[in-house]
Amino acid sequence: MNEVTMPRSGPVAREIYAALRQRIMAAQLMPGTAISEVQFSEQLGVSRTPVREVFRRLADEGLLRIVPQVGTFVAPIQLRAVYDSQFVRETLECRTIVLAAGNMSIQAADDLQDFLTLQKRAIRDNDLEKFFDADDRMHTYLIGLGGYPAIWELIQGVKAQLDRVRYLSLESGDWLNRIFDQHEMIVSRVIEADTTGAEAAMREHLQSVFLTIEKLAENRPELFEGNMGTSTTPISTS
Amino acid sequence: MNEVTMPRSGPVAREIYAALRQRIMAAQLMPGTAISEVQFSEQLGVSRTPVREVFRRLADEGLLRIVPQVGTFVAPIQLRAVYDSQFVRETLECRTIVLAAGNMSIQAADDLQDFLTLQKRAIRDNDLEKFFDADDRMHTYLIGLGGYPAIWELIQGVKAQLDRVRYLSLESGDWLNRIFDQHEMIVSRVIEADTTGAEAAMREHLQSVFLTIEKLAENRPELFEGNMGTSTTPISTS
DNA sequence: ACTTGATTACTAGTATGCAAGAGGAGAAAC
DNA sequence: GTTTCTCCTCTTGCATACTAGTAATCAAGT
Repeated sequence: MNEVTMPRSGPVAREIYAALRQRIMAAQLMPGTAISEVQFSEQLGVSRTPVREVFRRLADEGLLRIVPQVGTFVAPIQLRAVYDSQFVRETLECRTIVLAAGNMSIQAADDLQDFLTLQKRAIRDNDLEKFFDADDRMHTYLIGLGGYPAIWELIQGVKAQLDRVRYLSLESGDWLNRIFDQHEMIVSRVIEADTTGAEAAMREHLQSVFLTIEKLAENRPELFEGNMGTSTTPISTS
Repeated sequence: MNEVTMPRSGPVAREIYAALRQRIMAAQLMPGTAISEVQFSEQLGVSRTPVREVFRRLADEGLLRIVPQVGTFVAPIQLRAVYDSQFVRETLECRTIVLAAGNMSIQAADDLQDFLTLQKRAIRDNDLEKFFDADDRMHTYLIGLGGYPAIWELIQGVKAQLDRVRYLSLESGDWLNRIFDQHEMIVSRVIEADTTGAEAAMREHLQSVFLTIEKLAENRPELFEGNMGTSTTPISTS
């Protein structure tokens, strides 16, 4: 899932990148965990070079923090960066959803319904991965409808921060149902070509992550880095 | 001038990155130019490693195109990517300007006036670099006023495509004056806390690059890559 | 017991060597 | 003259060796 734009390098770096990124986002590697180039190289049976390349890229995305001569660490969750990411995503997706609502077709309406069906099944099977995947696919599709499909790549980069929060908060079935209802609302309004309604629904949907963030910040404060002040770390920019 | 967020790597890579990026954006290295890691290494007196790292990063930004076992080339201007970049920038800056207009203070108003003064001087001196610099600084400041200063880093990455067009089109004094007028309009409306007016002014301002693009596409078609279809290259993502 | 200092074991940054593949130049065959 | 095949050069991808700097540990001195 979360098939982000792959680096153009060799297939070795590609795999490492996808795998490590997933492990970080799914919080198998907790924020603050120290990793190292040699450790990872040996573990994967490759040399430092491709690993190093992947580290650099993930550091650019804000998922790793490289401290020269000291080590590389899974970035702590910075509230500031998370809120920045949410802002970017909301701004871009609310704009594209307006365009999408003005670009509807029978085919598109059917496709959107299919995405909803997939999500409902994922919830029924209690398959978080599958739900996230279907979620992503639907957002991708909606952005494509807006006429700027490449925007998704940028959002993917920014979204990593948000996804990590979602994974860590272990969203429950109830929560997934709420998200699904929001998706249903968005889709219905987009299909009706209700631009302002669709935008409002998308905004509410994307802002619902705030609750998740607050809950997580309360229950697992050790995962966060305090300063909400001037953000010294980039917000991602895949 | 366009001090983009620096990579966290060693100072060697930092310098190379800044220098090469500037040379590409200022079109000293024309789109399509073939460069190579060894050529650049020897020219700069360093090894391939840091050069290679910089190449990767610039490829991620969409300014270079790396073809394995063949070579690395300054990316041609892709209309699709340019329009995508413009869309992202317009969407984000139009949203932040609304927030900025709601966050005004006496100090901020004075600062904005200072930026305008700087720009007027740059035009008087016919100093394109200085004007671009003051332009950037003002946009940065406005985004900061909106409360999400880190957004600028993302825009910086996206903006590279647009800046390259601006450099290549050799904007004249007349053109600079038009941009200045737009800036004046934006500032006055922001100071008046006229949110919708400021947003409209910003939108018009950021859309004026379309004229520049069309002119360049007409006069220098060899710099472009035809396909407006599915964009196979990322839109930048600093 | 505590502080201070040197040593040691790590880290990432850089340099370099090797492998694999793409592409052009030139010679040979027709 | 044209085509085709071979070889040679150049490219990036990957592996490895070396440098420099950090930090923790442990011993010595107080």
